[in-house]
Order: sequence, then structure tokens, then C-alpha cells
Amino acid sequence: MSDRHEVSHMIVRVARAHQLAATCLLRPLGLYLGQELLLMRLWERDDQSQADLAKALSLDPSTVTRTVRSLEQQGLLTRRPSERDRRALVVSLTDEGRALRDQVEHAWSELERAALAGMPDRQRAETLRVLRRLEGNLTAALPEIRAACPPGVPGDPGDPGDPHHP
Amino acid sequence: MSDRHEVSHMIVRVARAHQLAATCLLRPLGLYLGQELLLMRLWERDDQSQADLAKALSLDPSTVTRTVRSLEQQGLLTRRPSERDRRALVVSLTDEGRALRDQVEHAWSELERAALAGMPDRQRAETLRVLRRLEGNLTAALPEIRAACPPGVPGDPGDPGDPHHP
DNA sequence: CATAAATTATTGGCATGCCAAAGAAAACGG
DNA sequence: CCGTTTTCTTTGGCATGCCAATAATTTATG
Repeated sequence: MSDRHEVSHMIVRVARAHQLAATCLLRPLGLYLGQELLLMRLWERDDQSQADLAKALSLDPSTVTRTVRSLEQQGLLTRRPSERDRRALVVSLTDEGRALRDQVEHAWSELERAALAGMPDRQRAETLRVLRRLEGNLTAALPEIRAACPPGVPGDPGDPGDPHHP
Repeated sequence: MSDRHEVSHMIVRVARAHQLAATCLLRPLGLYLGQELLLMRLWERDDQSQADLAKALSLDPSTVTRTVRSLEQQGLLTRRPSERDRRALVVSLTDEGRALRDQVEHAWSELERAALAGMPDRQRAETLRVLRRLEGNLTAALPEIRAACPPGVPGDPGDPGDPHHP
């Protein structure tokens, strides 16, 4: 063992186990992983622009675009142009979308229950503290890390010369 | 706030921040997220079958297939049929693959450093304990959760009747 | 020993998620 | 007031990751 990156490894493992469980719990509700987060955000505050959602969920705008469209096709929410800002779209819940709330929250409660199983209150509080600290540390470090992260690709072709034109 | 699912929410946030940072750090090395885990496993123990890798990394075999092929095309590893088991493929590192080790481990050390920044040793140990506990709890709960997880789809067409044939 | 069952790898489909680029519309500047 | 810059959304490309189904081979079973 003697791993010098144990915390990172554990973060990866915890995340995958959590995702797998969430995927399973969400499936009977007809939702894919990630869609529930968008809905939760809308349950907390309805009628938001996609940009707001992207910011609140720390998601790429393009991801929000596609997930919102998927949820729209499922009839859980609505997209209509904003009147104040003619380039923004306002996302609103439908009755169907509101109706899903209880089930989704129940699923997430099971997830929470599983994660914290067998922990006394003290330990649960400590768990939350630790996670908050990790999140704070990582998001604090992100700007610096991203600054050193050059744009471009992994399989960098070096010089595209003429990257195809419309 | 008064969120009843704070831990789950934090797990999601920690995971995304971690992934984002890792993606950035790996990019200059020409690696995508996840590929480094496979390589790390091979650095620890070379010449493994894909099934072994899948099990060790808790990955779906099909994911291993594709990631391994990608790494093979980058010249970092080799795939050759096993002699004992004629259906298995043995994955082995190339010199190039071995040469990447230092850089990847350095990148992960930065990740680890960022995650644990400003924590005294005591707190680092506690962090690890918490993550181990979460992982243990979630993977312990997974079988039961998956048992209740019906196969089939989200947008279930109910009865496909004739799900198209080759 | 033949037959049923489990294992290994692959393919195709689908979803999330990122980045990069592009078109509209708004905010900002001189 | 016009030009520049920022913001909002979308599209296309690419990668990971899952599931389901298939083919080949091994192992277990009666």
C-alpha cells in the first residue's frame, strides 16, 4: 500500500460508489444521474435561466442545455424565452416535475442513509466537516491549477494549420 | 439551507472539483481522466488481464476495453493474448508507459496537496478515515440497492415486442 | 464425458461532462 | 452613439462510464 495519494484515490472510489448507487436509485424514477441535481435546484428556486443553473451546479452551460432539453422532453420542465433578456431562456417546472420531488428526495435520503450508516451523530458532523474542507480546498486550488493548464488537446496535432472552415 | 442530503451533495461537489483538477493536471501529459488510474494499476502490478484490471478498478469491462485500446494506440501499453486462458488478453506496459510514471505521480501529488492544503496531520488522518468509512458504507449498501434496481431503461418503452435483430 | 454455467472480451447504444467555436443580444467605453 | 467586450445559448466533437447482448473459452455439474 504505502500510497502517497490515498485521499485522491478514496475520493475517486467514494464518488464512483455514490454515483452507482444514485444511478440505481434514480432509475425507477426515469431519471439519469445528474438530472436530479437540476431538478433539485429548480425545486429550491423555480424559473431560473440556464446560465444561473450552470453556475449554481458548477456545470458547463452546454451540459445544462442538453440535460434541460432531455428533461423538457420528459415533460418535467419548460423552457421559454426571458422577456428581460432576449438571449436567455427561463426554465420552469411543470406539475409533473414538481410531482417527482418526493420520490427523488426519498431516493436521496436512502443514499444519505447508506453513506452515513452506523455513524453516531458526532461522526456524521465530522464527515460533513471533512467533505466541506475538501471541497473548499479543491475549489480554492482550481483557479491556479487551471491557469497552468494549457488549452488544446491531449492528442495534440501540434499545428492544425487550417482547422476546417464553414 | 437545512438540507437533508448534505453529505451526498458534498460528495458530488468534491468529486467534480477533484475530477476537474485532475483533468487539468493530466492534460499536459496527454492523458484523459481515468486513464491514469489504469496506468497506476499497471505500475503497481504489470501484466494483468483486462478482467483483473476491471475488478481492481471497479470498472465495467467494456470501459477497460476502450481505455486500454486508447492507451495502446498512444503506445503506452501492449495487449497480447494469454497462453493459459485463450480468451483473456494480457496488458503490459511499454517503456513509454513506464516513463510516464513520474509525471503522473507528480500530478497526483499536486492533487493530493491541494486537497489536504492547510490541514495538520491529525486532520489528514481524520479525512482519510472519513473517506474510508464512506466508501465502505456505500459499497456495502450497493448490493442491496442494486437488488432493488430493476433492469430496463428510464424511458422504458414497456414492451419492445421485436427489439430489432441483426 | 457431455452438457450446463460462469468468465473474458467486444460491440453498440445511451447519458453525463468537458472544450472550442459561433451567433445573438446585452452591457460597457470612449 | 458606435464599437468593443461580455454574457447566454447552442452545436459538434471527444472521452469516460454504464448496460445489454454476443461470441469464444473455461469451468463446474450431473
